[in-house]
Amino acid sequence: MTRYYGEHSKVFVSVDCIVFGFDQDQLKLLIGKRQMDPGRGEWSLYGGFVREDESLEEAANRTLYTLTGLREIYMRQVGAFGAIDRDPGERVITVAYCALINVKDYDDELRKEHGVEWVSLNQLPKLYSDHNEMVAKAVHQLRRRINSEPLSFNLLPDLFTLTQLQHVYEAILGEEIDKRNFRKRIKSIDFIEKTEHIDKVTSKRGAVLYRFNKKMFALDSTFRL
Amino acid sequence: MTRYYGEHSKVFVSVDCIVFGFDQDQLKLLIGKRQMDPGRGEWSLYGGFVREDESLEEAANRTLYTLTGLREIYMRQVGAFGAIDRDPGERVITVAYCALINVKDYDDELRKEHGVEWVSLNQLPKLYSDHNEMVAKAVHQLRRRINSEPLSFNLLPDLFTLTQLQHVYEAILGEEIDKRNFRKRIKSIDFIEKTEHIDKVTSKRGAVLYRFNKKMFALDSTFRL
DNA sequence: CCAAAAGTGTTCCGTCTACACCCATGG
DNA sequence: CCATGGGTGTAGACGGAACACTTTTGG
Repeated sequence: MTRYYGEHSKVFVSVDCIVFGFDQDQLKLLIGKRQMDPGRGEWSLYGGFVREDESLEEAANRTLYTLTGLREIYMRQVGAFGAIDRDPGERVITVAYCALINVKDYDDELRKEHGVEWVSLNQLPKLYSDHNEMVAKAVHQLRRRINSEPLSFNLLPDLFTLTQLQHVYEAILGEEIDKRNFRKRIKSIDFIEKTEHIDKVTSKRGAVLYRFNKKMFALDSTFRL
Repeated sequence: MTRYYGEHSKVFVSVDCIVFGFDQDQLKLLIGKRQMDPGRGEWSLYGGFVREDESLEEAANRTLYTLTGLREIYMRQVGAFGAIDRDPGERVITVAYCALINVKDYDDELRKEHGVEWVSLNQLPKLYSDHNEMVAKAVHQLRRRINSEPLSFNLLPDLFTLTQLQHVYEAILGEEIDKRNFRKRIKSIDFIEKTEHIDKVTSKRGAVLYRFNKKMFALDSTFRL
């Protein structure tokens, strides 16, 4: 309880973004090769320093906006990482944030400008510093949260088929799900709405498109954040 | 991904300790009145600044040791809190840690020296800055974790009765539990060992004392962190 | 002898799991 | 006409929830 600012030292604080996407039935992560020292050339998460005039959340949102051009992204704090020499250059404490975006919403030109790529979670290389640890923690959180929070929709377009949704669940949980049991479960959730639209792209027969109804969800007490 | 240290500003980083204890069948929290500005006189968690030569975990452990004289305490990160003016004096980003201790292990003289008190979670006053938020998040985490991690033992002496254990669960979950169902559940967990000892303090009849067997737990795959 | 806490089983119900076949259509 | 993905129901297993009485003994 002894806090006399003057006696203490300040440190750099950064945010690192763990950006998940879903494509080709796989969970993907947005990573790039570091273009500066230390760690030049190593695979790394995208991050940035926290400014004086912004909160941690604001810093994370700004960084995500810079990277993707997207606002109002689903985002959760993963945790603070503060090993002494986690950054070989200077003492930097970082707060990791996990974000979920729809790959299709992300302008590919912007992606290239930032020199980042979608890499399958299954084939994730060794990342800079403690970034693998952050990703592991984020995945762990996703798995825990997927059944108590409507995450999955953030990885899909507004309209999606049940098969697509199932693939998202499978990618996050890392295991196959029985189709009938899955659909039964989904039907019992009333904020997942059937629409009149039919998707004819992925199947010849055509699949009914569903939609996440935010208002219905707000009224639903079974799920809680 | 643009990180040129020099251009960026540093901030103070502190750790705040949410210390839970269990006494009189209630969850208690260790809080004290701030003895410095800003916020002098307000109830507050115990905290301290992170030094240059220590990690976040080390800072939290050191702070806990200073406060309690105890080492090897059960501790988990709750999260980072970084609103711009959460500290009215200076920009301070804090990382909250939650700790569980056995009230009996804590020297009461040391407690008084630090000017902190055990306050029932049910009667928690308004705390300094965003500390109530931290506590709420910590309680939330405890509730989630209690069924997937052997937390409760950290709040009890080495030997405890099933009734005591049940009271810990009830205090954390904030609801009553059926005695028979609880005992059935506990009996199916093999790292909770019956001992030959009998407690004659709290009941006339006497209650069997149990113990948490760490080695058994390590072998048990049903529970996972 | 009685108050106070310890200890003990069974039944029911809802949820999860396993499992296989027909449908519609574009090419 | 057939390959491809879409769509559907049922039976058994399992786990959680409800529920009440007997035992022991210190005072």
